[in-house]
Amino acid sequence: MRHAPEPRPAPPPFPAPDHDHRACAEGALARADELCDRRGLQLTDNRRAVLRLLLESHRPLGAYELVKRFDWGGRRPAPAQIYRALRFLESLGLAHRIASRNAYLACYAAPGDCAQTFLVCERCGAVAECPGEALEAAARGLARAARFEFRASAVEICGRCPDCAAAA
Amino acid sequence: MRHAPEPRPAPPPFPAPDHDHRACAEGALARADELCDRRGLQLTDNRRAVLRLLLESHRPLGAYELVKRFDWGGRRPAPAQIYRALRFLESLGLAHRIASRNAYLACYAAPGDCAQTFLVCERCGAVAECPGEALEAAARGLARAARFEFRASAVEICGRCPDCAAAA
DNA sequence: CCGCTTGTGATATATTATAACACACTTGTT
DNA sequence: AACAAGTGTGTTATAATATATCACAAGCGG
Repeated sequence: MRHAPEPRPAPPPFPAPDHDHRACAEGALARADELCDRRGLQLTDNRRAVLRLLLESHRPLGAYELVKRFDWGGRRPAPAQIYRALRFLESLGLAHRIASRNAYLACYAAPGDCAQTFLVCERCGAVAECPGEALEAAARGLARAARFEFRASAVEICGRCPDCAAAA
Repeated sequence: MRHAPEPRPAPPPFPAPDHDHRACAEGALARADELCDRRGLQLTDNRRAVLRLLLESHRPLGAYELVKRFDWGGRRPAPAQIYRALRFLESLGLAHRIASRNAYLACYAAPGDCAQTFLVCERCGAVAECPGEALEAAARGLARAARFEFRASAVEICGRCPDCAAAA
């Protein structure tokens, strides 16, 4: 509360055309640093590099796509390296797996309070994370009704992003 | 212990311990036959066999698990065969892909009017399909608000099924 | 018979993900 | 200093999941 960077404005839909990925990524990286500090976890160089790649692409990337983009002074990390980083990031909510695409997306929301609801464009592959509190509440209700112990929910909405819908 | 009548009773939660997979599968197969007839599509031996395997297991199976279980007079079909059948079944809503598990589940609901909302037990792997109309409506609303053209939604709720929650 | 469509059987290959192990580094303890 | 314990890295190998492609067979309408 003492240090409120941005009161998180209207949740990120698809990024605007003039969106500055780089700047946006830096902000999210700073928040990630802070989160790890608070929890006594290490956002090591590798983990940070993977997170940065995800943040800057601003779209879901496959693990092997990350391998390709990873610049390691000429060499490339083995997949295992990337998967380890992804597991770490996911466990903190800094990245999400888009299961329907086997790909990973950085989280731009405040860590921990995102509801894992994604709009997945079937044409261009862009994915937006939405505030899904309403959906999550409904999911909890459904689970309760089935006497199912809720732990997490993931919603993937498939269709066309505004640009692609217009283009079609 | 009576058997549920035709008119689609309260939607299937997790199957009861005394549930008769075989009988339930036959009913669903009959509905699948009818659906294909109506649409002039062929529910061929291979497709039917895959659907039957899914129906009888009553839990999600991986494609290679299906390959293993497929009894083809001693031989085994190639994966491509299975994937083709799965694509066909999915396109008709007779089976669903559980993306978070890379596995496939038969649909027990009336074909076409299921909302792809799944309760996935992280302990035993059982998955129940729920009537997710409310969730789907919420998803549509969310999409509309983002000017996203809705086509389909898939909800996977992760947690513990009643049995496993009790066991823990 | 031909041309067309749909589905099959088969081989090969692509894509995604994990297992396992040796080592490096830190931290706390003896 | 010696040491164990915990965590993260770098590497090799392999598992698990999924698709591409091609030749062929059966049905169907001309």
